[in-house]
Amino acid sequence: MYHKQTRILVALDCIIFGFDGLDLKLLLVQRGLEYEKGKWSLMGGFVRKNEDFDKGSSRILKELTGLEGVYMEQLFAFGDVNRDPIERTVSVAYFALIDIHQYEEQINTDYHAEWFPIKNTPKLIFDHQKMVDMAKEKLKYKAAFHPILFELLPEKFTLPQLQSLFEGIFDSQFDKRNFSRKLQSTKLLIKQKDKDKEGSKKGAYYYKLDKRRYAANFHAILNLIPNPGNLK
Amino acid sequence: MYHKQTRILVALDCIIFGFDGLDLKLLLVQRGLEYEKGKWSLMGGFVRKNEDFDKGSSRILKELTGLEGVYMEQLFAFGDVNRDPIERTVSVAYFALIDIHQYEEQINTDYHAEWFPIKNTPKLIFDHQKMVDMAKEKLKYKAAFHPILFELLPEKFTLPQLQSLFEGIFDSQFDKRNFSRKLQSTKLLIKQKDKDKEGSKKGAYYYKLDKRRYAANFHAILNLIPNPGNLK
DNA sequence: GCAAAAGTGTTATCACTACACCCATGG
DNA sequence: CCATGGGTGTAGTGATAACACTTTTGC
Repeated sequence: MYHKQTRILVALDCIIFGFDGLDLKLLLVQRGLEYEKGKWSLMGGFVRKNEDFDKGSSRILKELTGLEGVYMEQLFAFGDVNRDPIERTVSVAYFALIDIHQYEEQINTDYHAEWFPIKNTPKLIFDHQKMVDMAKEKLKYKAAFHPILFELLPEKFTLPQLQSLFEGIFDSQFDKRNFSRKLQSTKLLIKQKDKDKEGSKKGAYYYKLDKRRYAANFHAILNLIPNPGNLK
Repeated sequence: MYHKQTRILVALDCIIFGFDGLDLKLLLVQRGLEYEKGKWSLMGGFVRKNEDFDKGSSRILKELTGLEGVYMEQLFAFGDVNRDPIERTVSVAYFALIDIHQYEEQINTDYHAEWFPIKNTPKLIFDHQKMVDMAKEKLKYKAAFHPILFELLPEKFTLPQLQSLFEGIFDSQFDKRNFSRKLQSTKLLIKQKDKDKEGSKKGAYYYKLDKRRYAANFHAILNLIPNPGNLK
């Protein structure tokens, strides 16, 4: 034992991004604990005695969404003294990427949770807005160079869907010809024979991820958006 | 107060990188605490009761090096249950970038600290090697797109020094003509009239950072190395 | 005068961007 | 038949990478 040192509460908070084929959204819950009860917040919980961070964040995500095997990544550790007014609590934030339609099948209704369009979220407790902002930045940065956004898509998706996802994240419009060429050149996409007819009369071809190549290239540096130099 | 929750020790560990004009180095200390006493480790300490993470990591860095105002950035929070065999301790790791010659003037000799070439470091306690590896990766990644390596250099430096720094970080050789052109094209460098005659007979011109532009471009995405797509 | 390191230009290739028209279909 | 969104090709431009010789000077 280390004596005379301060032991501190350690929370895990999850920024859960979802995509429904049209818009990027954020999954929020209404806080159940006493203070600020009923206010919107990120899904979170305390690190347990014998729980690694990764285990803990997956547990918390599963409690809310029922989902396992979802992409999660550590965002940042927030340690300001007064970030939680009840008692000093440091928080390790994770972000998760989810295909909203898959989530709908597995949702846990014990919590009052709701998807909010990323551009129109309610006021959040504590420093949660700061966490969300940082997560958006990181996602944007990462998506410019790595094929991470596929984690938000269902198994079959169309190029227009993919493009509207990118456009939502980067808050700008891309030329569809260049976009298509750029994405195809990654060799990560496998064109399907069938089309999605929901979005248009002509119908858009479905694509699937080439999972082998995807795994191999996940950390590779690709150029997925035009003019990356204008990013921030 | 949140009841029935586990409170945990929170440590801050600093990965301190230094550059001496020739090689990239790592500053390590011999552990003073009981267990594993005398073994090499990162400089660290516990988060204090009323101390933010940033304050704490700066405090720890200053205790060892005497330096303030040094570039520091949070790396990652390590939370595995058994990472510290004495008592569960989570650690938030930071990395710092230092010009070694400046450090020499201010060193605190209370600790037994030593610079090790990054490619030849001793065995470290706990998960500190993992932290160092991750920090090297992150530095490499970041240095490919942002002008962060200037934080390792003295006020006046030469192009050959800068190049050997890059080559050390990326563990490869660059063409000096292309390197020079690429770095000059960032407009961050101001050529001085005097030369450094230490490294060669002919002497190499000194450069200084254009601090205004540097601050403005620190988060911009630049292309500072050839073939960034081959990274990782 | 020679060894050792610094400095400098050109060319070919590739990647990127901008741009406009035809296609398929449901109504 | 027409409105809607999906799909495709080209040409000009700019960035990148490959490459070799001259300069300076301490010894």
